[in-house]
Amino acid sequence: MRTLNAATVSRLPHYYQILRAMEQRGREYVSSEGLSRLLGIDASLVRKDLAWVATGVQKVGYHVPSTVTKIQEMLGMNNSKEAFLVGVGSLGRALLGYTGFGEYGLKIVAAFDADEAKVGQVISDIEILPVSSLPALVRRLHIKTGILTVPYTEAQHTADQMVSAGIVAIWNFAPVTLTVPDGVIVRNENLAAGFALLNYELEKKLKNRSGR
Amino acid sequence: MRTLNAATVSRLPHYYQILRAMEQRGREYVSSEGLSRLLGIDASLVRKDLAWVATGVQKVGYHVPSTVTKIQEMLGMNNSKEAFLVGVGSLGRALLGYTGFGEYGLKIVAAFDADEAKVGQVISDIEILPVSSLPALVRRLHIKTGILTVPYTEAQHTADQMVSAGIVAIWNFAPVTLTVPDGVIVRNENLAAGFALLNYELEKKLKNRSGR
DNA sequence: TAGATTGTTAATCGATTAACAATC
DNA sequence: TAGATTGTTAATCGATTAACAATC
Repeated sequence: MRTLNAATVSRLPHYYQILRAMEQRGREYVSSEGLSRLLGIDASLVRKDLAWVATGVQKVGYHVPSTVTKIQEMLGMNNSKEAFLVGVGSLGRALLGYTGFGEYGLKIVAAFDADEAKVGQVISDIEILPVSSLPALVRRLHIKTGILTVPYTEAQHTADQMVSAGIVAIWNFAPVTLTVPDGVIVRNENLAAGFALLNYELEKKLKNRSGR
Repeated sequence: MRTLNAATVSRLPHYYQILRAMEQRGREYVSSEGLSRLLGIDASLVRKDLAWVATGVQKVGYHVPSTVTKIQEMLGMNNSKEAFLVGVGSLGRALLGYTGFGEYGLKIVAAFDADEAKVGQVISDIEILPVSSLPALVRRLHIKTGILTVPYTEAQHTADQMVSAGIVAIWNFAPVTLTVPDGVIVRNENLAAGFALLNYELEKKLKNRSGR
């Protein structure tokens, strides 16, 4: 099976967003050059990326509505994915409250926490359950995707529990490299690292200005 | 000035987290090989990364506490950065509630929204102010960093306002490529893209299993 | 000393950019 | 037709990995 690379996949939601906006405005076609300008990447790269999901029309460009549909299929945005979230700290709570995932096919159906005091609370219409009930529910509901937002000290341990219950895709927000069996997919997200990067650039800039 | 690359900077918070945990357990030294295993990256790369922030000791490894301190300095984690957040939708609200940024030197001091109904509300001890008051406050408090969590249709417009008021670093959560003057730093964060990537891998895996 | 580990150079790999023939 | 735009190959760039001399 041809497999597109991670860089391309991570740009697809971006294409999607732009093409969707165009579609709504009734635009029918767009050239790689046009997308290039909006995305800030080379037109060659746009053509290479879109070659995976669409066939362009010479002299005209890419057909907006069908490209949108194809990206949706490609990313599995249609068949909604039910997921469990584990760890209702400030970040977990934040993600529970975020409504933007729905469009990408992500539906958080339950949240879990080890803290007795949190169990029973309801956040954004989702009741918090004890982690002890996680394995049974994963099996019963055939959940495949888990969002991991526990403190990093608990991350590996919690991931082990998720995996042994049958979860095969983990969206990991703890700043830890998880060790998982072959075949289990892990995607690491690190908000703090994102900020660190911005801040580093800023400090560099300010230093340059003041010094010499 | 020597400048370390973005890939290295984005790994530094990860090193930091691990080294901090070691420091707390009283560990004095760690080898590149040891870090390599924990991070899941090559030991060569660890040595190259750490060459920017520390000097290793032959036969012994890297001194944990001093490396921690050096990373903190490098990322500007000490001198706390005050920032404004603009756009109190579900994501903005989520970030306001997240307490994990403090350690990385990020302090959100005020939040803004265009929606009259939201103005005056208090979220996580931060009062929501009208966007119209943003420019004056940026100037008065000398704010340099802005977190942009408005709908993507408003993103460019809002960014323009921020920049003209004096903000020079934008942490952009809207899935849009912002056009900003030279010298303004933009860091794009796209949570949906992160999920899309995980989901793509999962779909691929499930398809492989069932198909053929 | 012998062995372990760093720091760095060279080789490899993968992704982006440039160039251009094909063609509608 | 002439011009614009795709799809693709080749060139470039940057980051990771491998190898190894230096050395504590």
